[in-house]
Amino acid sequence: MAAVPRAPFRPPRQARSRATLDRLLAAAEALLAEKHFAGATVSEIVARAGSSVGAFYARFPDKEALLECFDERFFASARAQWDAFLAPPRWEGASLADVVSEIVLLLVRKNRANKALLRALALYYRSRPDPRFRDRAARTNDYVLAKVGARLRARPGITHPDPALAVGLGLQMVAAALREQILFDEGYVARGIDDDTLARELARAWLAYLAPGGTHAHAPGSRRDAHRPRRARHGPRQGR
Amino acid sequence: MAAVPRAPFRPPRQARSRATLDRLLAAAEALLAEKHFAGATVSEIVARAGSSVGAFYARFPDKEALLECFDERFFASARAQWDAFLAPPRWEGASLADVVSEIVLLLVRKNRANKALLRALALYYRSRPDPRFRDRAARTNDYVLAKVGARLRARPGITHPDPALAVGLGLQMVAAALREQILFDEGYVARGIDDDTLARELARAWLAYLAPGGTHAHAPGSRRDAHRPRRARHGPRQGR
DNA sequence: TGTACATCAGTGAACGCGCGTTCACTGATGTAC
DNA sequence: TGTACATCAGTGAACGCGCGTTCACTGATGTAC
Repeated sequence: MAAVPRAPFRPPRQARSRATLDRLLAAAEALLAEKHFAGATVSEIVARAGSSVGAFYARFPDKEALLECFDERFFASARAQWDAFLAPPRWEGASLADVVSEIVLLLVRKNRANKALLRALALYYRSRPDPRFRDRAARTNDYVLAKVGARLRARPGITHPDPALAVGLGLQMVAAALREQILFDEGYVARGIDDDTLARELARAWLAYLAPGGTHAHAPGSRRDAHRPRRARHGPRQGR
Repeated sequence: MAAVPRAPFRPPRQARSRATLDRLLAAAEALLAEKHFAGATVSEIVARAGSSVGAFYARFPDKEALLECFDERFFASARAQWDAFLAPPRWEGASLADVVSEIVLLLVRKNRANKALLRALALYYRSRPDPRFRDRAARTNDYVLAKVGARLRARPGITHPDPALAVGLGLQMVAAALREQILFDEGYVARGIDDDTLARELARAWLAYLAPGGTHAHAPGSRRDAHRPRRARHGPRQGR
């Protein structure tokens, strides 16, 4: 109650205001799918939530705190999901190719599932000149790299002379490409490509970068079905 | 004088107003390096240019036309530069690895040299919900892919089962990664990497994706110095 | 060369709009005794 | 169970600020004869 560095919002104390907060967040996220953060006005958010501007400012100190709230929630959930995903029992006997494939697949799914929010966050943070925001934008990436990098480098088979660089830059290439593809609907021939093909090809490229010779004869296809799609809602709402 | 679809700005007719226009554009570009398009106000632009708002609106119909003017100029210059770069005599005896390397190097240099402008354009176009702007953002990319793709596929050595996909998606990975790296100063381990290493590694990854086995024993190192750096101003002004 | 006029170029105060934010007020929920 | 009071929650008109844009005006440059 006292050590909180900067309360992103005053937490609700009654069920009623909690419901209002949920409606506000849902309305804001829906609006962010249609326009960027600056374009989604407070009046429009509260109107869509069936609330009022006063209720909004009773919860948040200002408009920016809304994005911060989203960011906190998303980062916490993403971290938990990656921790669960990377738990050791899942990876016994998995080859380098398996690990790469599944990481890329999860990246694609997370970007697809949280497209609107991630796009809004990326645009907002990147439009701020303050480097504090730049770090904020890369926070999830950094976390994933720290966790994923260790697991990847633990596998044998990386023939690139600088494994850490190949892991990090490979992740950057993969993540950057699928962000442009999924979040911003840009992309070269990839415009209109489906998510599974995208994931497969990005994994193939990353793997080839890590091990140009091709050392993926490890546990041949044994784990092709290891990832029960736990929250598989990667829709094909592509294109146009 | 009559068939112009939508004049981005009224062209100057005296030397004096041409100089004013130049100062306006220079001031705007300098400001775009510090803040995004919406943050660079007309008042601030004209103040920095030593001009006035009236002079601005005598030249441009509205503020957006300023960005359009930049876009037109940049796209035309980029197209010319790529056409010159891809002229056939340059490429006699060049291996697949040579072509990939030089393309990536040019991409890195162009992004570095036009960092402020490209970032502002990317942010602006990506923040518009209208797909017209999305296409606008990908315009240069599409052009490069059309030109570069043909030249790459003309080389022997691509062992990927779908060469067009490998060329296109590879270009997307490379371009997306270096955009995040250079334009937005993001990136994983790559934060702090120098441009030459970045170019070399991105080229290595793309090449490995095109030809996983490694068929770059073609013209062994013969063209390592083929690219006289014609406008080599890729500075090491890297991360903060 | 000179004069009259048209057009180009530039100025900056003023306008209007839209936005985030405030605030005086009403109603709902919890709590103490 | 009832009553008094404090706090939570919500309302929406009004405010103020900053921005893009306009406009009445002055000065500079070109042109016709």
